[in-house]
Amino acid sequence: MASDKALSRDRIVDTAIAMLDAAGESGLTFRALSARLKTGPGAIYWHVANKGELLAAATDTVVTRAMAADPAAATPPDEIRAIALGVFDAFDAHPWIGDQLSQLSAQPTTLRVFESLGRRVQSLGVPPEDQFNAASALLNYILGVAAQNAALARSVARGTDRTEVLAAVDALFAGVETGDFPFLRSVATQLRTHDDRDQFLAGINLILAGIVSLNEGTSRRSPAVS
Amino acid sequence: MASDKALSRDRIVDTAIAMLDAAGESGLTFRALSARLKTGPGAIYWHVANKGELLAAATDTVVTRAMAADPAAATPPDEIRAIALGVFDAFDAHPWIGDQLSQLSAQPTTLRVFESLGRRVQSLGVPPEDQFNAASALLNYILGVAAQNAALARSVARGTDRTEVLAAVDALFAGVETGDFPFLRSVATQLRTHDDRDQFLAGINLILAGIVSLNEGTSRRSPAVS
DNA sequence: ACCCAGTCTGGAACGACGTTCCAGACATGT
DNA sequence: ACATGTCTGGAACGTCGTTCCAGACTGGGT
Repeated sequence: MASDKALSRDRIVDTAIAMLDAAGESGLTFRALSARLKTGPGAIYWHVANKGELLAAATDTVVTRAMAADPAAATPPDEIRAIALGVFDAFDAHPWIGDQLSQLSAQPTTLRVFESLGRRVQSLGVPPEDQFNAASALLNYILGVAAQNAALARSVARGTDRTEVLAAVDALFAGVETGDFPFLRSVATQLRTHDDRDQFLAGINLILAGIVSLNEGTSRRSPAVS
Repeated sequence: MASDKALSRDRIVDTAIAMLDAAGESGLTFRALSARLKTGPGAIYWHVANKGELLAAATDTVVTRAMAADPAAATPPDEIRAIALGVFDAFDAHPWIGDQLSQLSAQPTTLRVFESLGRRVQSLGVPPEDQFNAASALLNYILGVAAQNAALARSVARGTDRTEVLAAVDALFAGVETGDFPFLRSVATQLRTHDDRDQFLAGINLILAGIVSLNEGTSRRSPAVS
């Protein structure tokens, strides 16, 4: 059978990804992983230093695959949108990487996304001294959405007891209606009907518009002021 | 002495905050908390349902205090900047809330920040159908920075063994210089010398510029198209 | 043929955690 | 005096990440 193959780091990471997809971060246990690989915890620890490294390897694998499909769109803004949506869709398929990416900053995985965004920011004609801030804003926004979606997915997936989730949503809307949340009440319909992916893209477009807007503003006055 | 006072939920939450500030999320243990309050775990569980609720209560307390100082600045953009910086500074003082806020979405705490941002977005003259997306973009960006800073603070605070952190930073820069990261290399000096707070504010300004830019664009053509 | 060093396995055990249980202390109303 | 509900805190349970170690397998040197 397939599990007769030798134990290897790749095989461990792959089954870890499968378990994470199936049951979230709390579903990945060295004991459960051992059972599924028909071995003991000690054997796994010979290939992997600890759980953190295992999660990092799983995240890296998934994100690398997601960014491998490089669409190479027409314009730099389109490319940035494509990168952002690629990462977003990876979050959607594997909600657990949202936690990982926002917990291990300055990791190779995050670094690659940052690099990829930064190159397009350069192509956008942003002055060098603003490139770092622009790329960071994009990355931080993407990671923020990632973590938020991960949290949502976790509370929904926990739902063998779905009533718990429904109760939380009811409490949320009750709080919105009883407390003084005029803004939230005014956008309640959008809160209920909005599409996460569209909203994510709208945020990206907002930041992109801000980048070109500030860029035009400075270049109109002077190419490199202050 | 002070600890002779009766055990109450407030006293539990306050000492929990103190322990979280001192040693991060992993420093808060029901056993350590019991020892510090000179009681047993069972006594704490009579006042608090579980650790999640305790963390939520601690986060809510800290964020509420941070937003209580409402500067009521002159213009809506200034107010948004003030709110964002207030939350950012709260993160800086209590890095552990970064994890909390991004893990418990749709919580009253997050909801209050969202409401507060949304009102200023309304004052900005954003058309109703775009208000939700604009406020969400701001919130997601803020939460993204929060989680990122929390991760950084965690890896630094872990540092009884500071060499570990330095080794990680070295490995990071080594990776930047050996791998093909042309963009990262070009902004390396900013990476080393940038101020987190300034960069955070720059991102907020980028989103604000995008909001007004897109707003002008649509209103120039037609007040409410599509 | 033998052996030995290195690679790799997996079961047992450790310590710490969140959480539950429960016997009893304390105050209060009758 | 007694019964009741509030509140305490120590003991214990189950699970987790992790460590330890005795032994199986493999390949190269004699």
